Amino acid sequence: MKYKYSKQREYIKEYIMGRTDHPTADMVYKAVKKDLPNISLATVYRNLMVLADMGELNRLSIGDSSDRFDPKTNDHPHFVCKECGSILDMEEEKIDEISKKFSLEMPGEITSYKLTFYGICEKCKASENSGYMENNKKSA
Amino acid sequence: MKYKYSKQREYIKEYIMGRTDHPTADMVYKAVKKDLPNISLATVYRNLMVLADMGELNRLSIGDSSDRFDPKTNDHPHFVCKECGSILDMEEEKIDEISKKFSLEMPGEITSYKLTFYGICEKCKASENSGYMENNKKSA
DNA sequence: CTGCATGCAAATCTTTTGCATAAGA
DNA sequence: TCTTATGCAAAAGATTTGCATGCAG
Repeated sequence: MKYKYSKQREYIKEYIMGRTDHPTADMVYKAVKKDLPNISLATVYRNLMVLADMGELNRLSIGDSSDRFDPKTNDHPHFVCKECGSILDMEEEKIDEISKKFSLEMPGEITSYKLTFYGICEKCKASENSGYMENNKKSA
Repeated sequence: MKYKYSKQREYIKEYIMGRTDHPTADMVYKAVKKDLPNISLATVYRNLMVLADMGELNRLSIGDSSDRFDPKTNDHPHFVCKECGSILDMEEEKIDEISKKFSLEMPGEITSYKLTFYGICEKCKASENSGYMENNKKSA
């Protein structure tokens, strides 16, 4: 729990903090590499874990291959576009609000949650007809 | 989309259908291997994908290392015990009910969701004092 | 027969680790 | 000086894939 300063972590943190697109470790690596050409992917992973441990960011898996990193450290729902792959933050929902909304029997004491919606974002829906393509994935 | 019958798939399907514990591919493999000693893990993965494609099961990632397979094909919330690792199904919630409960702005058209609660199940909470241990993971 | 399915091994991918060296306190 | 951090390469774990052969239609 006793971490000492490192330039690498500084850059990694700063990069993540400036994003809302939930980058993967590799995306962070590629980005930070521009400023610190010698940084290694292992260092990125290690620091991402340290930062998560320090409560500076959250790690999340949305179902696809790699984990994502989010500077928003509170639990909140996400929206994943099946078309362009973008991951959007949604308005925050405190866990007890969710518990209330879901009048489900909770099979235990809840400490956190993950809520992800899948669909087609406005941008993609709009561009579906115009043949425009915004992000990654194939537009079928 | 044209699948022909296979004994392997038959057994895999039957195994999954009889479970509520969301087994991993490897768990399915080990279980089915008792009846079909020559089956390979690759075949299990392939058939799990086929079955998912046929709508016979759902694949889900709860955050930890391996994906899980669920015979319940409709969207429904899950509860994951951080203590024993067990994954429990929760009462079903139709997507539009969720949308209503969350008076969030949906950044697009929603087609499905994943909702997972993390906490400590009743069993573990009860046994925490008695030193009893139910499932896998370490009890800290 | 003809083509999908299987078993096996090798290949991928993502994430973690071991280790010698560098850097922070 | 003592300890944590880094870079590199190797290891690990999960899932996928190539290929020759087997089985269903």
